[in-house]
Amino acid sequence: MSRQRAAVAAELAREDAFRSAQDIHASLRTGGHRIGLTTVYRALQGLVESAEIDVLRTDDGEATYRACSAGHHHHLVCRRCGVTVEVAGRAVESWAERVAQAHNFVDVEHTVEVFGTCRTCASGD
Amino acid sequence: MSRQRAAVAAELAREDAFRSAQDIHASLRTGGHRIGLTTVYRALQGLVESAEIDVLRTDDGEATYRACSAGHHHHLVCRRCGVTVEVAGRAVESWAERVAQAHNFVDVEHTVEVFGTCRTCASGD
DNA sequence: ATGGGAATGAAAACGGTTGTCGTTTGCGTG
DNA sequence: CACGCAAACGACAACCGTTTTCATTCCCAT
Repeated sequence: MSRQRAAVAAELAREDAFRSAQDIHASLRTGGHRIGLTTVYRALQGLVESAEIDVLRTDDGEATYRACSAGHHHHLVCRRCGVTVEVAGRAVESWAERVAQAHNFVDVEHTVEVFGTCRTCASGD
Repeated sequence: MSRQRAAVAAELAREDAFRSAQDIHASLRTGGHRIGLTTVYRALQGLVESAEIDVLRTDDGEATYRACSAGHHHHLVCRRCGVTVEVAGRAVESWAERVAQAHNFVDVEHTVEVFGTCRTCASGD
């Protein structure tokens, strides 16, 4: 792994939240790193492909990234501060499977995201 | 509702699938309608706001739209032809609620999409 | 008919993302 | 310690879906 890609991964590891490419780029720059936006995008692409991070599209189409543990899981995301918790959902997995079968769909995948306002953001209102 | 907006709604009603704004625009034009892309976007915005249609972001950030029945529901989407089935998921609703509560998140929403290949597309392989 | 506000759409602006291409870096080899 | 080569880098331009602008057209109550 190149130094730049490591820097991107490290920056993502600093915080359990979904962050945009541009945000990450700005943070790295502010932190003294000399890195181009293009490189950040490339690093993120690579990290996504190697399943080291997860991507999530915001409502306005911007891609956001988060360092994630391996394996299938979902996210509980604070719509205010972006902080996330990884959650498992055996119930959801089997539900999706059942629904797909009932309609003769094969090769099934699913995306599940739960949005809310975290304790901290809610109290600091 | 203006004539153009009605045309967009009608075009969406023709097919139970998520379709992009540009796709809808092209179909309308091909069908003899004289309508601008801007107007299609505006009509879609309006229909989304009045909850007459659902929006879904594709993996590459493009917005797609579908005529939908009112009320909370999810979709089973064919990744090949885009056809969708509306599905309910009481199990998912309560699961999301439980997960959020467990982590002290409030004001909870969730998105669930199930992707697969529909019978027709799978057999016509 | 007529005045005015809403709707329309061509074209330009926008913003995130990706492609281009010349330069730099890292590293194994002679 | 050069040398050379391939991969990585990054400034910049191109892309593309979407939104804004603004001049024109349409609709309708008066």
